[in-house]
Amino acid sequence: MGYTSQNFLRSLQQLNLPPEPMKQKILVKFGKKVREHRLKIGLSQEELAARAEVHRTYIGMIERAEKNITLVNIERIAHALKIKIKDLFDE
Amino acid sequence: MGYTSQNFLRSLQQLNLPPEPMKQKILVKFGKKVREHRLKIGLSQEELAARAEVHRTYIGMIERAEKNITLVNIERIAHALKIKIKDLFDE
DNA sequence: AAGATGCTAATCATAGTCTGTAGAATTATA
DNA sequence: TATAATTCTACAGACTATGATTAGCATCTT
Repeated sequence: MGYTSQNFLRSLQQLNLPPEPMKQKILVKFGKKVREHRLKIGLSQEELAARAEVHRTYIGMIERAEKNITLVNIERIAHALKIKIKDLFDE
Repeated sequence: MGYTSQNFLRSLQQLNLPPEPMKQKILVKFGKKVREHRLKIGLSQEELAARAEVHRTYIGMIERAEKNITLVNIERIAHALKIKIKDLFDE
């Protein structure tokens, strides 16, 4: 097969930066807080998602710090966890 | 998923209603907090924007609750104001 | 098996950037 | 006092980047 365009395309694809996961510290800290509170009250990601009225996979993304969550969703999650927004930013 | 306010807002948008600015309570409260702290230390919107490394018009949009700010920018603004994120969510 | 979570990929809505204008509010100068 | 100059803020429009939704499948654990 040699130097096929298929291999070339594969090389290109590897260069193609995968949608770089956001791992900014603040997002990591926030994600841990969400998980911590979620587990404390014994909810699955899916249950929390339902309460917060967001999608199941979204909670996972937030906990893994893959998304830069917006304020409206921060509030929804805090509400679903029955805590104050402040509680998600305690040291 | 039910009839969430987010979906409701989206439905409105599909009706081609005016690009009505977001005025959710949490955003209004947050915007007031930012302005309050900014004025307390005598900064203009433009000065705060420079410190926070966001665009000059963006601070105004946040204070007027026209944008649903993300966590990374919440942190930048808090840092620029020399306060904790928590301080922006005190009652 | 069943439930929970991680992960990918596609799509759509919007967060965030940037330019420019207008008017209000301050400050400076005549 | 007036009025000119400067600073600050609101706002519009257009654009780019990415947040948010969704379905589907893999992996892991119990």
